[in-house]
Amino acid sequence: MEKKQNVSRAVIQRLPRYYRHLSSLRAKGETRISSRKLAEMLGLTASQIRQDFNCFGGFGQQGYGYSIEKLCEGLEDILGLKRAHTAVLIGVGNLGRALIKNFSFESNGFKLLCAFDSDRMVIGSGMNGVTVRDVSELYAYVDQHKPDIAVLTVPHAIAPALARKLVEHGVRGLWNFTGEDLHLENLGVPVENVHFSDNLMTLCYQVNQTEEK
Amino acid sequence: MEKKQNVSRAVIQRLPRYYRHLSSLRAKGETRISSRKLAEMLGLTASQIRQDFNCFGGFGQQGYGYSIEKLCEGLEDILGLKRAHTAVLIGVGNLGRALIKNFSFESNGFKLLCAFDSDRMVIGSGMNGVTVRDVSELYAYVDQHKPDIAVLTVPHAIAPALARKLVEHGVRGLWNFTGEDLHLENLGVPVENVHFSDNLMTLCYQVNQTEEK
DNA sequence: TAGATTGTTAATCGATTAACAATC
DNA sequence: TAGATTGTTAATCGATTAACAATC
Repeated sequence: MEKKQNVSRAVIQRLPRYYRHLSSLRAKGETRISSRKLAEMLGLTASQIRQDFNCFGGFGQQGYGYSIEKLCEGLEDILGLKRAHTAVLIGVGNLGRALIKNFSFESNGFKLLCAFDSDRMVIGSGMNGVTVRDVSELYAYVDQHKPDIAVLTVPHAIAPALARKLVEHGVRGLWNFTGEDLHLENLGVPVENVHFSDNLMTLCYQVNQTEEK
Repeated sequence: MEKKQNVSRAVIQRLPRYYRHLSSLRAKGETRISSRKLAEMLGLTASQIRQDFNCFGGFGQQGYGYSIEKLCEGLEDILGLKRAHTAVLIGVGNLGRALIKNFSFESNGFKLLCAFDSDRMVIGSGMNGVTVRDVSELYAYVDQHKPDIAVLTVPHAIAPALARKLVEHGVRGLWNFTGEDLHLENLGVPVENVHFSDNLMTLCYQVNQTEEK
């Protein structure tokens, strides 16, 4: 199925959005769609969509369009959503809790094995089938269960050291909510840094721009 | 101070990161930095940094570099971080609470006026100086206090209708955590959509890629 | 002055869009 | 077959990088 070797980050970042919209069409019972229609839905050009899909081989059929089912399965395969990767979460504050309770790791390719915290009040508790363990057991647990990724929802000050140690213990990806800029790409470990701050500042800029018009 | 009219989104999205790093240098008492040094810190090219800064006029001095103080103030001005914009937050679940308790709106250009929810258990409570009001008072409050932006931490199903109504009532920007894709740019209202899902899927893809090597 | 480093123009690179032949 | 729509190549556009004169 995979065709091109080096798919650009620009393309990759559009894939989840395609998948989201196509899944919802699938759920509605739709079976086919043209690049033109999809482009309208997403505010992109049909050309771009065809280029993007063709990075991964032919999903479409000339004169007909794309099979939504095929496309969804293709995207699931490309993104690796059905490979049952595993995750642990570190830091059960409000944000950690929000993710555990409200976020579906399952539908994004991961099983959340358990969470870790240092606060006696939350250790031992469980929510949504996820147990909170003592952070002192973290590395032993990682050694034994080899989770693919770690979700960091700890205070930003401890993030760099924690990240480094997790990678030493074999973690292969980080989803970083700490606000700290983590870069371990040189170690071959992808990191997605979620920067609420950056995001809000960008909004702030845009709001100011509308003001000046 | 502002020079170019149309600064590209690519540039804008780098500004918060510059600001973050420069602020921390400022806090450490550093006074000057060259584009080369900053580029090393951030993993960018010196050329790009000079191009970016020059979108907004000359912050630097030939043969010397950039004054960190000047640069920070310049970025604060460009991003509009010191204009005391106002915000309301709607949906005091775990995520809403996480933002209220742990996120510094102040240092990102906004004052969080208050929050809204429909749950009797949280209405009337306060945290971090932010009171939770009954969502039935929302539009009256917005009419009266004219917050610049609204933070949406409600279930995704109610997001589109809520967004539309908020805009009708004069809200000028949305920070959207609902997972729903909101696009009100045609109404001149900027939206920052935070898609946890997209982010995690992108990570999933990258982790898979490392696997295949 | 000599060395350093910016501001800015030109060159390169990559991503998006347009066009159209292939084909269902 | 005729109409539609893909897959793919070529053209355009925009963003990044390189180069270097200006100047502190």
